[in-house]
Order: sequence, then C-alpha cells, then structure tokens
Amino acid sequence: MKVSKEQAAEHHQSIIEAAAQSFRENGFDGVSVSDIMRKARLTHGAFYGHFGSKSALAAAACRFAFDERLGGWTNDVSLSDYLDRYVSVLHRDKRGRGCPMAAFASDISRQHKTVQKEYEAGVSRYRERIASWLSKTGSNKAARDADASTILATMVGSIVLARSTFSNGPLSARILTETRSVIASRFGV
Amino acid sequence: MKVSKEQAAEHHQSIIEAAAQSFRENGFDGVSVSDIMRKARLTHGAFYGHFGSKSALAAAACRFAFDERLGGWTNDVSLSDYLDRYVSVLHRDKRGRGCPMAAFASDISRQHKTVQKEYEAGVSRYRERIASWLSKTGSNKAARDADASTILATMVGSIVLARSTFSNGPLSARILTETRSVIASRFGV
DNA sequence: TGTACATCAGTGAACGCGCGTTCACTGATGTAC
DNA sequence: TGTACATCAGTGAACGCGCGTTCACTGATGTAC
Repeated sequence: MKVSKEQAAEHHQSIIEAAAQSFRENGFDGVSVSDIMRKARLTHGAFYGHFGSKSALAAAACRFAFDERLGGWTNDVSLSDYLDRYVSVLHRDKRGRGCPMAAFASDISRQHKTVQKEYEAGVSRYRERIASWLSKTGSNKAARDADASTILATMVGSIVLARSTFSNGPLSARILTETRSVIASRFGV
Repeated sequence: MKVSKEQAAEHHQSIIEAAAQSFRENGFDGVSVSDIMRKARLTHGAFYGHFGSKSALAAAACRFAFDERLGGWTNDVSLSDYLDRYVSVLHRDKRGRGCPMAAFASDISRQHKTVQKEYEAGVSRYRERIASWLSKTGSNKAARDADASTILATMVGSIVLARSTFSNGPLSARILTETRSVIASRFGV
C-alpha cells in the first residue's frame, strides 16, 4: 500500500540506520537484506524501491556511520577527551554504534568500490580532524601529519585487537588501558 | 581412489596452506570449501575426510598463519628490522601471506570460538615477542608491556588502514611511511 | 615373494537452505476537475 | 470542498544460485596368508 512522501523518506532513513548498525555488528556479508528490512519494520520486497542494490545501501550506511561518529566529535571535545572515549571498553563493546574504521577493517577491501570510496573519505576526515587538533601544539606540519596517522592507526588497532581478544577479558582490557596511557605519555595527548 | 598415507598427509597440509592463504586474501566467508579444495588440487567431496567442518579448517589455518609469521621472525631479526618489514607497502600488498591479525581483524569476532582462540593465542605471542625485544632497553616491565601493546596496535592499525585506502595510493603509502617513522622517533625502534 | 581381499582416501552427484533480486499485485496517496 | 482516478510505496510469493554438507561409489593401498 502506498505511503506518504514523508513516511517514505523516514523509511529510507530507517533502512540506512538499521544497516549502519547491523553491518557494523555483523559485517556486510553477515546481514541479509531481509534482516535489515525487518529491523526497519518493512518487508524485504520494498528494499529495491529505496536502493538499487545491497552494495548501494552499504555505501550509504558507511557514509552515515562516519558522519554520525565525526559529527559526535564536536569542537568542545579535545583530542585527549576523544581518545578517552575511543580507546575504551565501552567503545569496544558498542560495535553497532562504534567507529566504522574498526568495524569494517578487514571487510572493506572486499566490498564494492563505492563502499570503499566512502570508507577512504572517512579515514581522511578522521586523519585531518586529529591533525587539526595537533596543530594547537607548536610542531611543524609534517611532524603533526605523521603523528596524526600514527595516532589514528593506534586507535583503530587497539579497538580491533581488544575486540578480537574479547573472550580473554584481562588481555583485551589491558590492551586498551596500556595503549591509552602510552599515547598520553609518548604523544602528550 | 585410495592414496598412500604420506600422500594423504601431504593433502591435509595442502588444504591448510591453501586455506591460510585464501582466507587471508578473501576472508573466511569469501572463500568456499570448494575453492580451497580446488586450490589444493582435490575435489570438494574429500574435504570432510580431513576436517569435521569449515570452522575446524579455519582454526587450523589461523594457527598455521600465526606459526608461519612468528616462525619467520627469527632471533637475528631485530624489532626495528621486523617493523621495517611489517609496516611496508610490500606487506600491505601480500595479504595472502601477511599477518593474520590484520587479515582477520574484523572477521574474527564472527567466527567459531575455536578460531577465535587461535587468534587470541597469536595476538598474545606477538605481544610477548615485542615485549621481549623491548626488554633489551633498560625500562621497567610495566612500561615495556604497555609499549609492546601500543606498538602492536599501531602495526596492525597501519596495515589495516593502508589496505582499506588502497585505491587512494598516496594516502595509503603515506600512512605506512609516517607510522613507521613515528614509531622510530617516539619509541626508539 | 606372490595372491586375495579388506580398507579407506578421493570422486562427483545430490541435499536442503538462505541469499540477492524480481515481479504481479494491493490499496492509500495525492492530483485533476 | 467533493469526487474519480492515476500513481507508486509496500507486500509476499517466486526465481536462480552458490553454499556447507552428505553419501554411494571407485579403485589404489597395504595387510594376511
């Protein structure tokens, strides 16, 4: 049955949000179109009225996840505070709403080019965001850029490793606390 | 047709090696049992004579990949040399023979518990290996352990990000060179 | 050492299943008069 | 403002396909005599 344009637009957004969460939790191939549509409280047949393919949704969901995460990093949150939030047990356990860089880490290179492009754009934005915070320190641009790449790699790596050693609780939590404190002591943030 | 015990043992090993490479290249769910058996030059029907399930093979392949990588890190290779090899374009492009931590990063948490256990054991071994190299510096054990976790996270994160920004060649290579140089300047290795 | 036969590694057809995608249909929306 | 009808978002059955797994069969191996 037809539905108002406003309703349809809401449904479209619901599909993207359901996908952004489920894909991060279970991977692109670990969630079916039917799963996503059920989560958005629609039937699977309606899907192709909203997106041309599952890949097209994956690209939209990837972009949405980056926007959501980077949008949540407002200007009043210092790099140090953001790192406290990022390199944490809470973030490790909130995969579905967590960082897409970590959630899609090894999955992304098998996805359609359009999904990869969204991911790349997100990585760049993250990197620039960190570099811009570092510019408040006095060091030269090249050194700041290099630090930004390294801090970014460390953030992503720490969450990835903490998640994959999850069933060994002590090791998993230890990777996070150790990593956070070393970033503080070696990089001053 | 039956085959000698030696032949069968060789086949068993071929299956593990084919799986270790293909799984790292295309992910656990991106490779079928038939794909692996074809690569090992057998037919898919023979598979269940060698392994109880695809998961059982995944666990064996994961263990093999870690053994291979850590075995390749002989005692005459310094941590600094190992980092040169690890944080490199060559490693980024050799997924099939590269580090399983990076290759399975986001996949592993969706795998069977037995596969996860092998991964966790591998992460621990890597961490200890790095900590043992750092013990040649004078610092105390807690500081060394923390540095080891952080260096490990940075290594894995740099390869993961470099691989997922692959189609943006300059950014991808830049992440690697910047990360490698910052580890040298901030950690002295 | 030579023969007879039980063993069992490997073969390939077949299975049930869930996937991404398509499509004829439904009925509320929203427009033309 | 009220009526008649074209539009089109959503439904649910159906599709072809590849997957993991099973199984009756084959024929070389390797053992018993």
